[in-house]
Amino acid sequence: MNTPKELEDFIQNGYKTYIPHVCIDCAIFGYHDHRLKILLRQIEGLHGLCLPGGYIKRVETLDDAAKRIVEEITSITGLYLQQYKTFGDPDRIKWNELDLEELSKQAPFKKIKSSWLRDQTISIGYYAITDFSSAIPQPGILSESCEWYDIDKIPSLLFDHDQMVNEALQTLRSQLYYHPIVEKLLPKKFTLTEIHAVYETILGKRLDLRNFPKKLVFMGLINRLPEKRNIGPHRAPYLYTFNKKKYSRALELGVTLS
Amino acid sequence: MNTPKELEDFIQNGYKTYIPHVCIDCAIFGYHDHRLKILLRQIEGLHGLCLPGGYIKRVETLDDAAKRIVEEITSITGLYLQQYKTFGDPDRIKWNELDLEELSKQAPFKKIKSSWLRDQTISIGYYAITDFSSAIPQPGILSESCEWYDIDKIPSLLFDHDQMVNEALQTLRSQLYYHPIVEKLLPKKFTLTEIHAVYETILGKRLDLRNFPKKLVFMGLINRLPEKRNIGPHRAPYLYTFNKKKYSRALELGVTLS
DNA sequence: ACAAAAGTGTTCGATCTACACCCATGT
DNA sequence: ACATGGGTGTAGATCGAACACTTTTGT
Repeated sequence: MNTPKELEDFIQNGYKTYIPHVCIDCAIFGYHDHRLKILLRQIEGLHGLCLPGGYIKRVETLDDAAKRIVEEITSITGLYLQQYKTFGDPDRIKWNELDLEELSKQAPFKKIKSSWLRDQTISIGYYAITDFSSAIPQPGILSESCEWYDIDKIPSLLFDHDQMVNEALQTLRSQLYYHPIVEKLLPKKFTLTEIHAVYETILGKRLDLRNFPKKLVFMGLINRLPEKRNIGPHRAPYLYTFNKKKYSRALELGVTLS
Repeated sequence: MNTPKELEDFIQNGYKTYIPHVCIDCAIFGYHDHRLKILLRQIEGLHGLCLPGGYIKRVETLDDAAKRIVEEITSITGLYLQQYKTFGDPDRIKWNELDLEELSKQAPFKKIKSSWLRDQTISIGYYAITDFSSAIPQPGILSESCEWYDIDKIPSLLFDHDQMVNEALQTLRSQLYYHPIVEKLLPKKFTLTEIHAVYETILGKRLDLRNFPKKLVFMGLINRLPEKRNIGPHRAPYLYTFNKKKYSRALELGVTLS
């Protein structure tokens, strides 16, 4: 897809493979060692950053499409992707006509002004989170660059992607205890200190060190193993694993009156 | 939109006004006097029922589109409509080719087989609830009929609309205490008995008569008035009103650890 | 006085929050 | 022995669930 020829074909004939007017944009958060980041890309010829996204093939489900799009961009497989909201305000995408003028001077983009890509597009928002130290982004379709940015240093984004990031983060936070979201962020066996840091970092606030493991173990989300890990000159911490089967409480939200 | 000429024009040129490939389908629940219903329509020429829906104008927001679509079909204004999920599996719409054959024999539908309407469509799900005794449905675009059906007597629906109804109902139930959803179902001043019935009916289970008002009043969602209502030969009940401003707790879901 | 519907209070257990000290290990 | 990071328990407040009788009113 990255040769000029393929690009040109995508611009002219992509609508045969992909559904026009609808795309998926993914807020991919990255965690590692107390840091929360997000994956942003720069599109060729546009000045500014936005979320990675792409079109849906006519033969795939939305979830599969989101997965494929993320894979194409980050080469990360097996993410737990969640649809969170669809965005469609008519003014959500404002093309910078100067950029467009510039862009259409380059060979593969010559016909972009009349392309199916130019028509109004509704975007389905997905989010996911992964370990950014093991996920090395590779620029994909139309991307000039694709990199991790600190969550508290995000520049103002193109289109309505600021709003998308906010709503995605809000959803991520609210689902942290009900979906197996953090599973990909830690090794199979991890310590309380490690998972504690994950939760604090994602939620952006401090969590009581003593109540935290109580809650997680009580909910049955993690299990303590008999083993300990050997780490240098200090007390050896216990190891824990996720208890995937216990995450099915997700749907019992909200309604709690007897 | 209901004259044959307008219909024909919609089939052939609708894509100029509306965004193709994306539609909105609305699960409109109706409550009245202990009964929960849902609005279903029959599309001309198709055998089976489905949710009312429509296309999005190129100049309107998704929320506005949902509102307009509902208004066109039910002539009810001012509904509290909520987006809950987007559906887009490639096989979600299976046209019955026999139906289509039949349909295209009628004058306004002659060109339907090659119309923009035939292409794959992704559907954004919205839900709302209203008082079905005051909402008299009027068949709109392409609708043959549009009527209220008891929630526990819904026939199997066309496309993936069974799934849509389930997920909409689930969302409605989970948001009942956080969004001003029930406001349209009761008069401005209502009694505890009335609102109690609303909650029991929508949730589909019994709620303790004594804990129920405690919770609502404690959350500040309703306020008791000094007046009572005079109803025949029994004790006069107090009247209550909604406290709209207190419904902003919606976003604090899920995350409760200190 | 009675029939019909409205209204109210308490107790128990579970959960949430806040808080400070001892433990294990390697040097 | 000490420095470093790991681990734990308890008490008070709050919340949710269960439960039955008294009040009001018109006839």
